[in-house]
Amino acid sequence: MNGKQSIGCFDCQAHPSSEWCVLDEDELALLNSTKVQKPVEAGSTLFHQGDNCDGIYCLEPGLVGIRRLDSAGNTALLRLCSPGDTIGYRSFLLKSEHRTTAEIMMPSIVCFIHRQTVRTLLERNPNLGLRFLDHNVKVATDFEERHFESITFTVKNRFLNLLMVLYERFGHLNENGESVLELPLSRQDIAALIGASPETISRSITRVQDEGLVRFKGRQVVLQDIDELTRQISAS
Amino acid sequence: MNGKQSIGCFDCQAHPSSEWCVLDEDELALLNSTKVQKPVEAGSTLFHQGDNCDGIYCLEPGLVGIRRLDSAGNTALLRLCSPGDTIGYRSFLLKSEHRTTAEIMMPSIVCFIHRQTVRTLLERNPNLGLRFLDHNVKVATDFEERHFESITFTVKNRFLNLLMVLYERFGHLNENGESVLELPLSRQDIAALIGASPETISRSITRVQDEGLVRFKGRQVVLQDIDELTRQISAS
DNA sequence: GATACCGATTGACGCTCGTCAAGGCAGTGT
DNA sequence: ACACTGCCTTGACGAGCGTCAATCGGTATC
Repeated sequence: MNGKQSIGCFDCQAHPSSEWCVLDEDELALLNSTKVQKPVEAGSTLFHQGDNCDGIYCLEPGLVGIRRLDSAGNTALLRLCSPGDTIGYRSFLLKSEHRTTAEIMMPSIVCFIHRQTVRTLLERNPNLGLRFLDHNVKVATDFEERHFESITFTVKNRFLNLLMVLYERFGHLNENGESVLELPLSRQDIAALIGASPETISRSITRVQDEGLVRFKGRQVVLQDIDELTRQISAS
Repeated sequence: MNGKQSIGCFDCQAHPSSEWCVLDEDELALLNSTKVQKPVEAGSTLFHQGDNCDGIYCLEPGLVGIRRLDSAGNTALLRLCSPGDTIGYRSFLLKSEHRTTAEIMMPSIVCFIHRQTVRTLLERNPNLGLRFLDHNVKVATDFEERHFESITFTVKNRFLNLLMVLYERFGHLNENGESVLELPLSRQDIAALIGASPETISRSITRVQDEGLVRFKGRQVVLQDIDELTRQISAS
């Protein structure tokens, strides 16, 4: 409340679109007084796979990636979390340890909410649970979709699809009216996100560039023909 | 209530493990009086992808497969539903049309619960929402896991993994103390479930048989070395 | 400005897996 | 007994993709 960068829950930009928007004033005050807010740097982690789950996190501005490893050394980037997203509540509700690692991918501000507070709020306000349900239904549906795609799509199409999804989340029009996108991910992370090797991503990039669909320059992407892009994605 | 095979919600075998177990007597009576119970044959469907969602289904004994198609003719079997599972509530909560097709895979008994009843019960009993949340969290976690596997595992390992999962759900010991499993799926459906072609499944079968891990005879499966099986799965 | 370093790209090669086509096998109908 | 039909299996081939290794930037360090 007194730190110069601190933002209260009442003023939180992400609040209206987050699960917490159903809280009344008292409940929001409880949340606000018990949460721990901290800025976090890119590269640090909120929790590691296997850690105990002591509470949940709420992302204000920033970007967080959810990773999963296995004993054989395989790694995958399962999804990206945007401002307003609540992170780690699945492990909380399952009363299990974290099954994934949450990694900060851009400088972010994150609030930690202790499990006791979450429990209290869930008991006091049934709508909070329904909001979590709503959110989780969307996440599950998204996973279902991604699973289907990874089964039926080629790497190139999964890549094109990812570009479209990222464009909807991070893209904009530049001064020339072109659809541009600053990728928030390295090539390696793109590869880990769609289940491919970085080399294959590179080759996909040169191919779609040769076809004149998209222009790449580092992490700058210009989508030159969105209609043709969506057509190619849905064609198989 | 008067059909000779009809089972009331009070006597439903699946009830204790279903979401509805949190209902009190009045609520259960409402559920019981408004539900529509019907036996369904293998091969029929509960709903098709694109149908309006007028309510949700509860599976008593039986097996239901959730399928997804796309415009290019690709098809995948996303998951299997067991007795006690509530089916179609995601589309219900999203207020969207069904995004998948629910196909009966074994003779089953299914109860249909109209959306108005579900809405009433969700409003009356907050715990019902939390039960749905719990269930959906498990489903989402399962999808996350499957997604990870389809990215990092080979077809053979995904197949072995599926055998283990099916064994836990449908397997038993025979008179010789062997771990046996009656597959509830055709080869084609196995292929559609793990994202492979039927031919590749066939080849995987002959390979694991040559390695002496598993014996196949039609849909009869004998797991001969479960330890080695789990070792191979986690090795990569 | 020289060096080291990390991410991205490109090439070569091989394996996995999908596709197409040809049987085999059990169940069903005539 | 016959063909017919679905489902499964097997073979041959090729495309897609992963792996290994070399190279090419761009950026930080001294």
